[in-house]
Amino acid sequence: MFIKNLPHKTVERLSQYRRALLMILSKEKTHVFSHEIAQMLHITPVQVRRDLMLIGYSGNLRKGYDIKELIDLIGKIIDSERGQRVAVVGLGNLGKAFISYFKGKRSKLSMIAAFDINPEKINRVFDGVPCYHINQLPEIIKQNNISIGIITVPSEQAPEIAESLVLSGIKGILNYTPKPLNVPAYVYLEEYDMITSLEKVAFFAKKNDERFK
Amino acid sequence: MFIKNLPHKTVERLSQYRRALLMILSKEKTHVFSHEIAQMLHITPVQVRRDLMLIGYSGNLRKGYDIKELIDLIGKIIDSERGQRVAVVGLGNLGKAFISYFKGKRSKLSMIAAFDINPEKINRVFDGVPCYHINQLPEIIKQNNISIGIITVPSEQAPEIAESLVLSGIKGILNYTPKPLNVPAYVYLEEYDMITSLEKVAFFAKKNDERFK
DNA sequence: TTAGCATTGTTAATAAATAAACAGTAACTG
DNA sequence: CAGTTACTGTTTATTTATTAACAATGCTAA
Ligand SMILES: NC(=O)c1ccc[n+]([C@@H]2O[C@H](COP(=O)([O-])OP(=O)(O)OC[C@H]3O[C@@H](n4cnc5c(N)ncnc54)[C@H](O)[C@@H]3O)[C@@H](O)[C@H]2O)c1
Ligand SMILES: NC(=O)c1ccc[n+]([C@@H]2O[C@H](COP(=O)([O-])OP(=O)(O)OC[C@H]3O[C@@H](n4cnc5c(N)ncnc54)[C@H](O)[C@@H]3O)[C@@H](O)[C@H]2O)c1
Repeated sequence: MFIKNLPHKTVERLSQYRRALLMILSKEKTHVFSHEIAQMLHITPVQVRRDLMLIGYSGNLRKGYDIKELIDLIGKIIDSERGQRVAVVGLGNLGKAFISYFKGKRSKLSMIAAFDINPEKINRVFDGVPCYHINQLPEIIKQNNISIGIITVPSEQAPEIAESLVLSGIKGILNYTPKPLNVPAYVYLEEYDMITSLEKVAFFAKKNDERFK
Repeated sequence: MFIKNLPHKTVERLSQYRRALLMILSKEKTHVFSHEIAQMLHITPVQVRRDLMLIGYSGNLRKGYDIKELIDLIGKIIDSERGQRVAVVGLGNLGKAFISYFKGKRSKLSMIAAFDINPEKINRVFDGVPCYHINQLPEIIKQNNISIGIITVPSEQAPEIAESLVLSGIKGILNYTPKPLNVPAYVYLEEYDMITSLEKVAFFAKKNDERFK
């Protein structure tokens, strides 16, 4: 299914809705109201209904939204029909945290490979994911048609890893190192930094504190 | 220093500017242009100048911005003068990744304590941070005037940890578990999920692919 | 059977974020 | 020393995101 120009933020929230819905999915509870979803994500019910409107989903006036149906619909919209394959580069704390957290969670995204340079990690399987030597990256990426790369190597290494991923035909990169990367426009790049999150919390906690005291 | 109603996004970018600036800070290079900062963060130079205008910083017309001065000013604005203390709850993959990444990076935020339930971790020091039994949380938090908590325990445990943090007087929480939390309005809550980031990359990579092919 | 209620879906209004436009200025150039 | 260049700083316009407003629906219960 394809919907023209879904807002950036809506895409993000759809992912969050699905995560929350999967969490409350059970035999007993089959439906959910917009205000229930809203409460879980700390947003307004209107926002939820608006997003669902954008993807053309209609709920039941008295019962709310069918959880299972909605999960499926979100999948049809944000997942790729044929599935996408993912690799993690750098099997340290963060790479491992990602893999074990991700395990078994999404059927349309498959974690195919990890890469590292440490001999103790290479040719072993971590949480179902085989780890290869970094030199094999281009080969494995191409062979398995991997289209997304996650970078969790020491930051000095990040630019060369990114370049190698791009040359191997990757379509999207999720960069966890603080090193700024440059990739061509056809590669989607997303970055995240824990310290920025922490500093945001610190700033607004401080501000709140002044406001509420 | 206090600036009224700094936009949310600007606060986030100020943290990113500082990170980028710290990275390029050196004896040789003392100044930087808005377009250089912009390039590192994949935003426009106008955006950078606008943010700097909001915090009242003026650069040099020909040389650009004084890196050191700007780093200091950002600190004056987003850091708390007296500093803020931070604790990590759950010393697993993610908690460790956070602590070792954070180590030595920010002078105004001090990582004071970790908490866990695993006897092998308790009463040991990880990367300079002592780990205590979870039962000691209220005591340690209060004694050390810790105002920010990072939650990296298994998700089922998250709500009780959050409650305990709030009761101990915490002012801000950074939640890495996928469990929705409820905290009073005076506690600032920030959440992050790697899978949402990955799904965003997957979605836009797919979209890009259609657009560029 | 009809008034009241809780909910959805949609449009309209508002607010926030980004980008464009451009004036000002100091250094350099011929 | 007039013109050109490459920036900054600020205002204005545009785009994007959120919130408010409210009509429509169908169940409940008086
Ligand atoms: N963005 C964030 O929020 C965040 C948080 C924590 C860490 N980090 C950063 O993420 C990166 C990883 O952090 P970590 O705690 O997992 O570190 P880590 O040291 O535990 O893991 C790094 C891994 O990369 C491997 N490696 C080194 N060079 C390599 C190469 N050339 N090719 C492939 N693998 C290589 C190492 O063997 C190791 O297994 C670091 O750059 C760190 O600064 C970012
Ligand atoms: N948001 C994200 O992007 C993301 C990514 C990875 C993992 N996660 C989540 O973060 C959490 C931690 O992930 P991880 O990979 O570090 O897991 P982990 O199992 O490596 O670490 C969890 C730690 O918490 C400790 N613990 C368990 N119960 C506790 C309690 N009651 N009090 C204190 N400590 C307790 C365990 O002993 C362990 O050390 C999990 O909930 C996981 O689902 C989130």
